[in-house]
Amino acid sequence: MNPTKTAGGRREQILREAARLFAERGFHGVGVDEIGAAVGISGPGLYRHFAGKDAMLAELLVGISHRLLSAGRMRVAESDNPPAALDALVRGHIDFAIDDRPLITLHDRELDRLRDSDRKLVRQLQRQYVEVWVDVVCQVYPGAPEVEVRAAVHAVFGLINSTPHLGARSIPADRGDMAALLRRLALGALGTLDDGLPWTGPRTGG
Amino acid sequence: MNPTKTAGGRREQILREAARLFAERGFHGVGVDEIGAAVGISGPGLYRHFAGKDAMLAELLVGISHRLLSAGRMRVAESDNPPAALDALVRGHIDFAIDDRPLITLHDRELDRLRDSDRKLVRQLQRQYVEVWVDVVCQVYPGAPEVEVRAAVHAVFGLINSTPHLGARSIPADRGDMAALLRRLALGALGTLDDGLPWTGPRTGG
DNA sequence: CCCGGATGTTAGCGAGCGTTAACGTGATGA
DNA sequence: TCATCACGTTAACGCTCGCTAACATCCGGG
Repeated sequence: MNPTKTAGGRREQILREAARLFAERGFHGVGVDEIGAAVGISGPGLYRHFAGKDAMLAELLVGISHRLLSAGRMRVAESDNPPAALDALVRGHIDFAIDDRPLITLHDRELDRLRDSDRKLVRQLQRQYVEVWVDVVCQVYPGAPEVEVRAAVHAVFGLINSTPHLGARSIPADRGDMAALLRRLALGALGTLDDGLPWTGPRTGG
Repeated sequence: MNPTKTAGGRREQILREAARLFAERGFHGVGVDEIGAAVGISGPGLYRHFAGKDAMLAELLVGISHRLLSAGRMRVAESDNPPAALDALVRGHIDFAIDDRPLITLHDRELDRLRDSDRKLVRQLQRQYVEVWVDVVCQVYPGAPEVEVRAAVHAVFGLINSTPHLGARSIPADRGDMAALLRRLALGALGTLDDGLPWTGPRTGG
């Protein structure tokens, strides 16, 4: 009655293991036999679920880009004011970086291995996600030039995405501690965009 | 009289192009023929200068790790006090990230493609470089727990190293503007480690 | 003039890779 | 009972890639 449950579960399992392996050793550094072995089947068996190795990477990157963008938009829409929206964006991106480390790694590392059409789509989604951030940051710090805001947003992504590179000795034991630290660091960096005229409330018709 | 000039120049040229190509398409994504073509010779001709493709990557990563560490130590030694040392470290790392983008990219992306001995060496040099930063930051913000400082240092590396990912639309036109912005962001992030007792001068005996 | 080293070249080998072909097997349902 | 379908298997093909072998060229010094 529910054949998609097993099939979908298998697909998701393959994607999860493929993401981990790609992040560890790079797209070209992982063979289909290894991906198959990671889910208990052998190499060519994967072709019952995906058109090829490229298709797995494409589905991973398109999926994460979509989720980042839609989650970001939702968080902004649910916030009452720009500072709250910025804080929500920061928290959301941190959750993503901590909970989906392999995907975050792939997201800014293996983009160039995609077919042209897929790469264009992913880039477009990424650009829209950056735009969500830039809009919010420009509202919170209206005095900052947009080009600076754009570079600062990328820099904060780099800051938050540094999580996957950490060895065990550098990670605070508690997940919440790490998230709180990253939030402080990110907001501290963005705070330097303040030129003395940060957001002080809604413009009441001026 | 100076045969090393031509030979050394050739080696350096090969390393520079290899670094660029590895950073663009990944170590496994670049063939020796492409590297050769980039310097005007063809594939196997490279083996007159390097033992193999692996040797090029190893020399690149060991070299950058050495330079980062020694430059960092020198800057700290030349500074009068911890805050000045921290600022010098930040500025030095930013210069590196802007001027040697491909190497910075390789440095935290292709480490796992090295032979065991080379990888151990690079990791050791990286660890020592982190230690230089951690020592200085702990002096500037004595109230911060070391594990937080360590994670914060990695995060600041991620922030500064975000430069290579930027497209043309996101980069301030002037190199100095970009460096100044990154410095502000980095110091702003680290400033959140302040718990009310930042560095106020040398401890004068107790 | 010729030796020898530095620096290229092209041809080709051997291994590994992604992919396809052909086949097996167990559950499902008319 | 038997056709069908989902899901695997193994064998093998074709291609790419790193690397070696064998050979060419230039060039400085006795």
